[in-house]
Amino acid sequence: MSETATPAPTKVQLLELLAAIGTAQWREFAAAAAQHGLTPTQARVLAQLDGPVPMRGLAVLLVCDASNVTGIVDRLEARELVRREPDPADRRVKNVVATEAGRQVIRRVREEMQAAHGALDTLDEAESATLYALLARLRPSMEKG
Amino acid sequence: MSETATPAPTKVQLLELLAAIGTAQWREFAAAAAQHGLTPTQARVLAQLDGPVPMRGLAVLLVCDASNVTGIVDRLEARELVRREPDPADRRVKNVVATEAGRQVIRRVREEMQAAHGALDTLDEAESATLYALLARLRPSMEKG
DNA sequence: GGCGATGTTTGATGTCATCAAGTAACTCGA
DNA sequence: TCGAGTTACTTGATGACATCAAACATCGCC
Repeated sequence: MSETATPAPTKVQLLELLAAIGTAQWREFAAAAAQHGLTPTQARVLAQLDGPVPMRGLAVLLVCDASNVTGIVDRLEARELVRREPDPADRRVKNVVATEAGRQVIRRVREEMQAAHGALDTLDEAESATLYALLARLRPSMEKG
Repeated sequence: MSETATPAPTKVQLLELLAAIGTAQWREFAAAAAQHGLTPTQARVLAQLDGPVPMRGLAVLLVCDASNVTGIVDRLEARELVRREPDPADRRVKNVVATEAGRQVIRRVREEMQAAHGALDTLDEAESATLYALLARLRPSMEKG
């Protein structure tokens, strides 16, 4: 892997490659979601629902206005993929919980995402570890502008 | 970097890390665009306009319906960031061209994106080359589901 | 000349995003 | 304890994207 044939890429090239992979991955996610009648946003919400999450918490996770979440959850609830439960400790908050149907749907979306990425299987263990380590160094500084 | 402390990541971990970086990058792009009064979509369109591009071509690049492009270009044109020109060879097509103002705006957005990624500067040449090579192997298979 | 394919726009509709405003419930200090 | 300020959620108005169906002009070609 050293003495590589690849010349050092410019910063711009790296950014563009990252962007290309990012948009490709997003499109696949959207496509997988669409196969189950979900918009990307709805799928994203379901993906966050490991346990009960208050509306406000969803707004934080989605980085959007709280009032926006109301509509999104309304639509998910209308399809029985999600339920609003009162919070026992604070009567202001409503916790959103995925129904069994909701859990199934998001599980399938995830499976289809993974299946689509045979490319990852072409990396051996060392390569995976290297890639992961390098990407991990990129992540933190990207969190705040 | 070899004999690394990092254990081999699972496929899922890698996918999630990629997703995290992807959404972080997208948010930064959106933020940079917003600073110039552009929606992410509008900025994306401007970014494609190296030369004249027909409406239909934009729809292909954006992976969306052609009728959608009409509105997006309308709004950009209203702000003089873009111009519609008749195609000399085919009177059906209208080519979209960035105005000088449009070119300036997108150039600044790009600059801010790069500036935001000091993390990339922490990679030395070899690391950059390795990362690029590994990412490049991921890209092609992601293009079609 | 005329028929099918292509490029663009319009109109209807739905989802996502914002902001402003309203209601209910919590918190905390006087 | 009671009232002021904060917080959680919803509603309503508005705008940008996204789709589809349909209309229109133009092109390509037999």
